[in-house]
Amino acid sequence: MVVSILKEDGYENIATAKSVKEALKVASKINPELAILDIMLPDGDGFSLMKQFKKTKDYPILFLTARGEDENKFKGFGLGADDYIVKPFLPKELTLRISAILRRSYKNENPLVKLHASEIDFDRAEVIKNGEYIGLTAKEYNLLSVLYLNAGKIVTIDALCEAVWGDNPFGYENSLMAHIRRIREKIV
Amino acid sequence: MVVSILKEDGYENIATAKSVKEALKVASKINPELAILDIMLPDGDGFSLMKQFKKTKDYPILFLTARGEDENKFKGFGLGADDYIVKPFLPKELTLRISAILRRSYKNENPLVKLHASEIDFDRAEVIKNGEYIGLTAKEYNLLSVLYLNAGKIVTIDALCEAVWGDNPFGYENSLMAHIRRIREKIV
DNA sequence: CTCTTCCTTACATCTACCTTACATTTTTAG
DNA sequence: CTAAAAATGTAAGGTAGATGTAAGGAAGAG
Repeated sequence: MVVSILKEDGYENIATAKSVKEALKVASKINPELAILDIMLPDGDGFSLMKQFKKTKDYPILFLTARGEDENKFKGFGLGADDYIVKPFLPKELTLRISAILRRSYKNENPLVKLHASEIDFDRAEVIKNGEYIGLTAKEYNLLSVLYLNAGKIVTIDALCEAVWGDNPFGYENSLMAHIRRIREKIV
Repeated sequence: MVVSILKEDGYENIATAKSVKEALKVASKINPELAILDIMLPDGDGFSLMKQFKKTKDYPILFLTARGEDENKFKGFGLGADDYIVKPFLPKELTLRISAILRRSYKNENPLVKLHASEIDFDRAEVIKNGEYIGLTAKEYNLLSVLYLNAGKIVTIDALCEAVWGDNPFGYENSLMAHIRRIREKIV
């Protein structure tokens, strides 16, 4: 049931297991990014399974629990679970929680913006060209950010001046061009 | 009974004892990381046993107690126990408490942060350079922590002042630079 | 052709970052 | 409690690199 919900939501690498033993075997093979565990299992319980999991790699874990079963335990102990969901639940609820967990757990990626000749790392204010790291200055960074946020749209000179110099953004048109020149030097 | 719960939860080095005398003998041999003690023992009580234990090494201790027995004692006195659990209890409850205690007591992963010329030990607020241990002052430690947590990202002066001086973080820009200077002196 | 817009170049200026030296406050030791 | 030591804060410059300016060129429209 859970599997079909996940498939419909677009997840593709799904593995299942019917027991603690099987789960450990499967997990060691596929290096999962997220585990969904039932608390009640034929040969053990989800908690101890979680602990075994966390020994090898710290991926997020979502628990399924029947109403009343151990709900209060969850609230009391932090215990390392990332979330739990009480059966019965709506498909949407499951997928929402999963995407929330994944977002929380793997948000530490820093999406490099790929250009023709280079990439931009906004977090570090660097452009990477031919493996070389070139720092951006403050104004350059501001400018590029504004341009990136408006990618594909028309951005007037006035709007750029406004964005970079804020109050009293007049008379900087030449400056702006100078900065754009320098940015271009770095990114192409 | 307790042993089987623990085994199922993945704990492997378990030793048991049926009396104070035996417990002391066993403990001296295996150098335990955690002790689970009954309060009532044939040749003494758990409290004095705990005291003996703590003489040699300070490992955490979990007490088993029958309902009503000494519950109030526990609440009144801190007395060094890390937790207690009232019989009868669910297997899950025991394992949850144990993992909580262990997490609390042995969260000592202390990864030295390696820099070019030195390493930083945040737990001890020390930097290690050429085998020499150089202490960090409070402010230096705060600053370095914030910088480390944001490693690779841009951290503005304002953000740093905010982090170090909290409320009213204004006018410390010079101070900040002085601290940074001193940190650099220590770590490069 | 002239005008306009976009762009480049070369250079002038300025400011953010950094250092130094010292003042003040807090902590420690006697 | 007092004195010494350590930590923290302040102020006054120096400087490289960031930013701003101005003069002008190329290309397209009219």
